[in-house]
Amino acid sequence: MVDRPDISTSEWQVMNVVWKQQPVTASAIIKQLAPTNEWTPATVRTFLHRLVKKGALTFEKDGNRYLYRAAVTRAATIKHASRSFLSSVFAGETAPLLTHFVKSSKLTPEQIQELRQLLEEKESK
Amino acid sequence: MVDRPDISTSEWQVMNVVWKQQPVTASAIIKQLAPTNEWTPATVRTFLHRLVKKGALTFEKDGNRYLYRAAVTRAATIKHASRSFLSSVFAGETAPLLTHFVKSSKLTPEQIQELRQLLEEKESK
DNA sequence: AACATTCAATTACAAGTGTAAACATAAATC
DNA sequence: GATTTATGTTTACACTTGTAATTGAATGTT
Repeated sequence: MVDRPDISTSEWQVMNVVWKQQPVTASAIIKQLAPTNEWTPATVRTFLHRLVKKGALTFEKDGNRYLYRAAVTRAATIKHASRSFLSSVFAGETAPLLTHFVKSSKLTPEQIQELRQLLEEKESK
Repeated sequence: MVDRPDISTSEWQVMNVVWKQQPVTASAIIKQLAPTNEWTPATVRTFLHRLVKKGALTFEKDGNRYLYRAAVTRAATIKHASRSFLSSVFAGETAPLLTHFVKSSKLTPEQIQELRQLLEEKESK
């Protein structure tokens, strides 16, 4: 494959549902996304088509409907998206990003602990 | 379509230069960005125009040239962009994002220390 | 003053995106 | 079997983005 085609913000919503529930039908996805986004079913189907075309989803026939599955892992896709985001917004500097998010996020004590743990490991390594 | 016009990845590069060096002329920006991006001067100028139109930059005449200044702060713009990114990619969950970046980033001991410090404060607060 | 250079403004155009209607086809129902 | 319904396919259209050329205006140069 050439360069990974980017996934648009709307498409991300679709992907997030697929990753959680695959294999999943279009109507199940529509049921979850259409109301909150005020999308018509046709709109969601457009996203599904485009994602298949981009190689982010695959499908398998199941009677008259399709069962969609992710063709790329969530982890890899996140990594890719994060890199793009980072390189434009923070010019690749991770630390300021982390500082920013640590400052501006609400975190539970457990989450804070986990992060501290991670940093500690990172430091001692 | 959207109320707040987003800043595109190319435009971010321009904004990053302006924030660092404002007030700054188009040619100064071109000098810095054109080579690395293989942009012609006209391309960079297009971005400048669009950013002015979007309300992200202002300018002031200085002889035959313009002096550009940011009309929005870097912090506010980053906040906005981060929120969009988060809400699409991580569905608004900050903690997984932080985990991801802490795991996947190269950080200097100083940076690690700073982050641990921040987390400690957050926890005790 | 005429010409060259330097900016900015206008115009261009293809690919991607948000948004969806129209069309086709297969399945379910009457 | 004919009609409604569900689902997927094709087409549409305006806006954004990447990428730039062309045009116009101001400034500098000879």
